[in-house]
Amino acid sequence: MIGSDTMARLSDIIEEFIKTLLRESEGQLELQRNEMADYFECAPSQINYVLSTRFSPNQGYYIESRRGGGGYIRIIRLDVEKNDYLHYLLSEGIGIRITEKNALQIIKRLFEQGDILEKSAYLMKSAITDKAIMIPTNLKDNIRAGILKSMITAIITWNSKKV
Amino acid sequence: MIGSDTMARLSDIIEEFIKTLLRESEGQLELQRNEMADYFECAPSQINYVLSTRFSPNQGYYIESRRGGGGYIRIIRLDVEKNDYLHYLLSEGIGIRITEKNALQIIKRLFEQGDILEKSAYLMKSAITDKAIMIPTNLKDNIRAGILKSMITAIITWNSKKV
DNA sequence: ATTTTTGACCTTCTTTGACCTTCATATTAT
DNA sequence: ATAATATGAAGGTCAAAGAAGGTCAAAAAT
Repeated sequence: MIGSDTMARLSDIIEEFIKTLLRESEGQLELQRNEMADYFECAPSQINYVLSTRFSPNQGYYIESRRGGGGYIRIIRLDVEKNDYLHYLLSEGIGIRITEKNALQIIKRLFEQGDILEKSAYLMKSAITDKAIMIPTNLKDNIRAGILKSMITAIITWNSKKV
Repeated sequence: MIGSDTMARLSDIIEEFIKTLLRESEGQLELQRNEMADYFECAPSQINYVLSTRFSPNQGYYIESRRGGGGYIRIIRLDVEKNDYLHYLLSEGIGIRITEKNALQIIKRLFEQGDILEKSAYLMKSAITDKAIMIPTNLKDNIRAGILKSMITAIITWNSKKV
């Protein structure tokens, strides 16, 4: 198509670049935001944009970072194959709110499937009970969903982490 | 080089150095501030910085020092009985609200003391971060305190249940 | 209408250096 | 010999500078 030399969007290029790096580094890498921004001649915040739109847990990635001198951004590719059910829970299973009963069921199932040890199940349950979440009742299910998803992301991340 | 390992912070290196020394000396040691600063080629005050940000009483350490000729800095690791510390956290240590930073410090300490495994620490951290607790900022510290105390209660219960 | 790009402003953490306080010892004055 | 003083060797404090990353909204592009 003449004249439509669709310049690839920079965000897509950065996305690919990161994914290539990840392939070369067993699914885990650290980068400097400013270095990246420099390399791609873009605003530093564009790196955040790429990360938040293309590297969410939902999409199979987890981001850790630290500010200050010696700061970094760490990107971990989650092994969604091996953590099938866990990943399903994140992307569709849980949603924006969940009752105590449902949450407890999920945790029970995680234990029964061998995703977590009994002790971890016990710990997780303690974090999402109505008693633990001290806030007006109408909000508990929302908070619970956030905490449960965060814990599940942690489990997947742990399972995916390099030694 | 993008994606290469990030440089470790000097303060972290000094922290590890001291913790290793402590392990080799039954939890108590004396050092000379200038000697340390010399060894790590840093400003003497950086030693104080490391001590105050990483060896506070909350983090499980106690510092004594003397000035003048023959001066020294003594670092003492507080080795509390496991359950004593857990109960202390419930009764006074945590209170009705706690910041993310303090909560993370407590969990790190639980791991370093051998109260919990690294994986459990990782799970616990994921449950109490600001990101996990999706509610207006001014309420996060309250919710966090409730969840953390609930998890600590679970640890105590688990410890006493399994004989 | 939606996604991407940009930039102004913010927060966190670390490093550095100038200046201060304390203590032991050596020196000096009585 | 004793008391007062000077000296130097520690460690302490604090604020400024530096080094990251984060957020948010306006502007631009699709």
